[in-house]
Amino acid sequence: MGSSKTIVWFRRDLRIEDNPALAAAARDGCVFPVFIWCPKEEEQFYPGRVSRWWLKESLVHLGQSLKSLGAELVLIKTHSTVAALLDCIETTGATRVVFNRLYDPISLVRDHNIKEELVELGISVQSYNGDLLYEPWEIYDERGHAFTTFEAYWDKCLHMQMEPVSHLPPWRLVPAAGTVMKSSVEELGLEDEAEKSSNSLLGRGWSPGWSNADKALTEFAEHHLIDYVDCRLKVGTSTSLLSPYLHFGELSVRKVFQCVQLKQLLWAKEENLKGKESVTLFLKSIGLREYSRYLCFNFPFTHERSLLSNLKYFPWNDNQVRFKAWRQGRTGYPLVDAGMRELWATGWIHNRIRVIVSSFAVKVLLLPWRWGMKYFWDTLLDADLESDILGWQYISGSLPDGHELERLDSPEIQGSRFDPEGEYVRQWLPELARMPTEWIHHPWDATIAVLKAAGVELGINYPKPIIDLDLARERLMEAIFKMWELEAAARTSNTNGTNEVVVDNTDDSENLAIPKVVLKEKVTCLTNSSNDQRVPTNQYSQNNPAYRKRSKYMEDERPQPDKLHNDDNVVGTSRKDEDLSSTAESSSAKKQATSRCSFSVPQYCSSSEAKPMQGV
DNA sequence: AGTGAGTTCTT
DNA sequence: AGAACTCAC
Repeated sequence: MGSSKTIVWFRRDLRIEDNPALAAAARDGCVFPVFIWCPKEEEQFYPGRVSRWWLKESLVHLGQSLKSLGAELVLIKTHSTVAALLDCIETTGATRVVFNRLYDPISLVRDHNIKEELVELGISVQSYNGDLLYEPWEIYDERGHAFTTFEAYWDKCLHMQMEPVSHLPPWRLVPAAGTVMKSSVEELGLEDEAEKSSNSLLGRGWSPGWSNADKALTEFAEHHLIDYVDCRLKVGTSTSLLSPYLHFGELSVRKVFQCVQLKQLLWAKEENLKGKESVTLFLKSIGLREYSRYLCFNFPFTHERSLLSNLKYFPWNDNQVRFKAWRQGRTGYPLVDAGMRELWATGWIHNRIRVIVSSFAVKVLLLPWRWGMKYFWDTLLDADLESDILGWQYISGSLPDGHELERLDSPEIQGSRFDPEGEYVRQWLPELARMPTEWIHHPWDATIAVLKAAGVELGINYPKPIIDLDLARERLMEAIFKMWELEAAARTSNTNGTNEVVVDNTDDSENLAIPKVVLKEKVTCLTNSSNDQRVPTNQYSQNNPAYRKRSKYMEDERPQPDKLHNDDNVVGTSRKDEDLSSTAESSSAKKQATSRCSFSVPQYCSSSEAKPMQGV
């Protein structure tokens, strides 16, 4: 063992086992483990109440583990992470900083800048992969481009060689001495007094912390993994429940993968068909988590713009009354309302419900998907920026392999499929508890007598549908036509040299935008390889033959640019690569014509909002 | 063999 | 919601 001193900068890797940064530091000498809480640098993605509760619990847990290994976890609250790191370096005389990499759009930029500043001061900085099976830059197609469909991506991953992981935790840590302005876990302010009472219930159902994560994994693999295929059929059932642990890195995804693979081998030998299917499906959801990081890394604008540029001109309905009704579970569609109330009360909902309620927000209410995504971020116990970005892009028609933009699922039909007995609805909407199963997912069709017998008065104790579904369908198509019109107009005006057609003054994406320069450097910073940024062909582009096949609303109905502007030969301009092929200079003009979507999410105060329902 | 109804799948 | 599939005639 050497005598070097290393700062181990913990972030979302709150575990001892299979923690490459911690292991590297411990191998070489003395360690100084630190967790730095800097709300300012979280920007608009400051974690919500339940997520912060989890973090707090997990930090206490990690602190105890590190202590038993001989080193103290130093907690620091600061306005500048880099300043805090420099304090640590100064007081300990450390020459090195190590951490495990993160891939969300905020951290990518922040970590890059911090690394650069430290290196400039002569400090050795090393980052490791503690979050993924494969680094995003290891997986490209045969042309060297980033995948934009999941199946091809995951297929490639599954055929890659994975290096074996050592699960041996460091058995002893040699602490580096030093005094900094440290805080107690309370002083970090992860939980204020008003939040404590709401949070106290969380501890009954969840046990954060890396060793609890291990137990949860074992329990899942031994007893529930085999039934994983069934959990997608009904919304009342639970899934692996590992997502919050994975978010904060209390569980190593490599360990999960290996543990599940072991079962896979066993069941393959036994020719256990259900087991094999379950494993495939579970690994696929692990793959989606990987893919979410992959997309964020390769297309780091996806938290503010859709991957396909089709939604750029979509006329969102920035209606705050509707947004509030959705949040509070008062849309009049029982399955949606039940889901939103479970989310509100517990911070966790089944993936299927996530798809249903988010589709409803986007396709029926025409709310900007970023509003919904922000609300999920604020309320989910397992809130995870990358996964939520992927999920919302998937349902809003922004991915080549996601739901189509014009697809609008009926909550009534979804309800009869995934909650056939109505148990889930009854659990979360007590006002409908006595409703007969036949009408539970569409009480508006029930006769007055049936409603009366069930004690339901539509519009009084349970809302009427916020909008009729057929009308919603019409509105959605109108919006799509409008989008095409604006897109066509923008295209003709652009080739004309004017950019005045669609200017959205409500667009504050300026604040979120990641400078192109940083993007380029970010890659070299992490990998020393160059990265070809590409955006896939617009699914809704007139030039995409696949779209012609898929859409029934084509040909004559879609506005033709050359018809709108007949003295110009503008047809055939491909929109491919538009978003990133432009240089920083020319993109400023394009930015003006960004989106019809209001990017600022309206303020809502969760504590002042009437809580529809208490407790679990 | 061809058709239509029912089932299952979808990141 | 819609495509792809199965199965019974």
